[in-house]
Parts: sequence; C-alpha cells; structure tokens
Amino acid sequence: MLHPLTTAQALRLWHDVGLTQVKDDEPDLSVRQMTILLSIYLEAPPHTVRGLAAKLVVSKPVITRALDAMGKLGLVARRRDDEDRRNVLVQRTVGGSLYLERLADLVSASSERL
Amino acid sequence: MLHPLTTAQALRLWHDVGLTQVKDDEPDLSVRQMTILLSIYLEAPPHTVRGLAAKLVVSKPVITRALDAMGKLGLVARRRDDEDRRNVLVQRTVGGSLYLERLADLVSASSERL
DNA sequence: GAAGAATGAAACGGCCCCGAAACAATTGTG
DNA sequence: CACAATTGTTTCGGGGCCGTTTCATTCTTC
Repeated sequence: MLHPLTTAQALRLWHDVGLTQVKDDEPDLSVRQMTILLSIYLEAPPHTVRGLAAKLVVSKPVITRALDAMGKLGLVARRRDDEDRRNVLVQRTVGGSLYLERLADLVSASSERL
Repeated sequence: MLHPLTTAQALRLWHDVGLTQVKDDEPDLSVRQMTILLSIYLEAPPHTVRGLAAKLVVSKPVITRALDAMGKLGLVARRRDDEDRRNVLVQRTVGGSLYLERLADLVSASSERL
C-alpha cells in the first residue's frame, strides 16, 4: 500500500522526471504516444489498432501514426494476425522494455528524493 | 518520508495519468513545456528566459516559443523588468495555478489507486 | 557619447502530428 | 458469388515545435 502523494510532492516528482528527460535529450514521446506505449506493456495482449484506439478514445490514424513513430525508434513492432489478416498485432520489443525500465528508474529515483 | 515506487507502480502511475489526460482532451504540453511550467511554479522567482534556458540546458528560443504557446493558453504571463529592461520576468497566472492543481490531483488520485 | 556585450524575439527551413476523408485488404452474409 | 461490413493505412491541408541564425533593444564600459 502507498501513501497518496501530496500536491507538492506530485508536482515536484513530475518536474524532476521531466527535467532529467529534457537534459538527457532523450527522444521524448508525446503524452499520447507514451500512453499507448505503456498500455502495450502493462496490459495483456493481444493489442490491436482498433483496441488501442477504443481504450484511449482516439481515432485509428492516431494509433497508426504513433506506431509508425515508435516503430522507427524500435519501441514496438507490428505483425499481421494470421487468424484474421485484417488485424495488426502490436508487439513489445527489447528496446521498448529498456526504454520503460529507464523511465521507471527515473520515477523511482525521483520519488526517493521527495 | 515516502517509500520509493516500485517499477510496476511507477509505470502504472504514468500510464493512468496519461490516460486521463488523453481522454480529457486537455491541451497537452510537451515534456519541455511542462518542465518549464513546473519550474516557474515550484522555484522562487524571478524567472527569466535566460535563467530557464540555463536550468533546462536548452537554447533561448526554446523558452521564448514555449512562453508564447503557454501564454496563449493563459498558463503564464510576461512582464518587462523595470530595473533592467532587457529582461523579461515570467509570471504565474491563475490559469497556470489551476492547470497544475488539476495535474497534481490527477497524480495523487492515481497514486492512491496503486 | 561610441563600441561592445547581453538579453530576448523574429525569420527561415525542416520535420512531425493532427483531424477528416478516401482508400486497400480481408472477412462475413445473403 | 456479389455485396456489405470491418480493419488498418494513406492522403490532404493545416498547424506546431525544432535548431540555427539574424535582428532590435538595452545596458555597460571606456
């Protein structure tokens, strides 16, 4: 169980994580892209374009373009569904796992400094 | 004092906050803009373009443009420094305070659900 | 005062994202 | 088999952010 963060702690945490990301000059994802990426890694597969769009209440092209961008960064991969070849299955990658692990480390480290 | 977040907790927190922001269709700031905004509200004034640029290790035009964008959203305001009219003093606004208060509430609420 | 330094803004070209609509491929249905 | 529905992608026009360079204003120094 976790104590809920105070207002000041929450903002300080957001600030510190953002500052590190900006300074490290990482390829920073938009809020939408980051949320899509986290959905893929936190929730159980399979993940489809349609499913992600419904979950985020966003149009399908938004998902397609986000997958394009994150695919180029090696954070996710696509594969056709053999059982229904209209579907695209979004898959995790080593690069994506490492990226999110770094993010989690950043958040954890910042939360310790509160 | 706060327990450091576990990897899973940190990622879940980031996901939940992002998901709410995306669904609410808020004007989502870039990581850079958000970090600038938080610096202005968390650290003691005065805040200048040059000072913010140095703190984030970013060029001055980045700050100028971010202030343009966030000023248009009513999150910050600019005022010339009367003591040195080359300086621009970045000031907080009611809109910015409300925006960050909502963010903090979001983070706190999400952290409770962990 | 004149020359130089400092501060912030504007201009330029490039890249990416957006929403809406049109499209291609695959599957379901009569 | 023909036609409709589903899924994901592409295209189009518009707008925003980026890095770099150039500019206008103001201070400082001699």
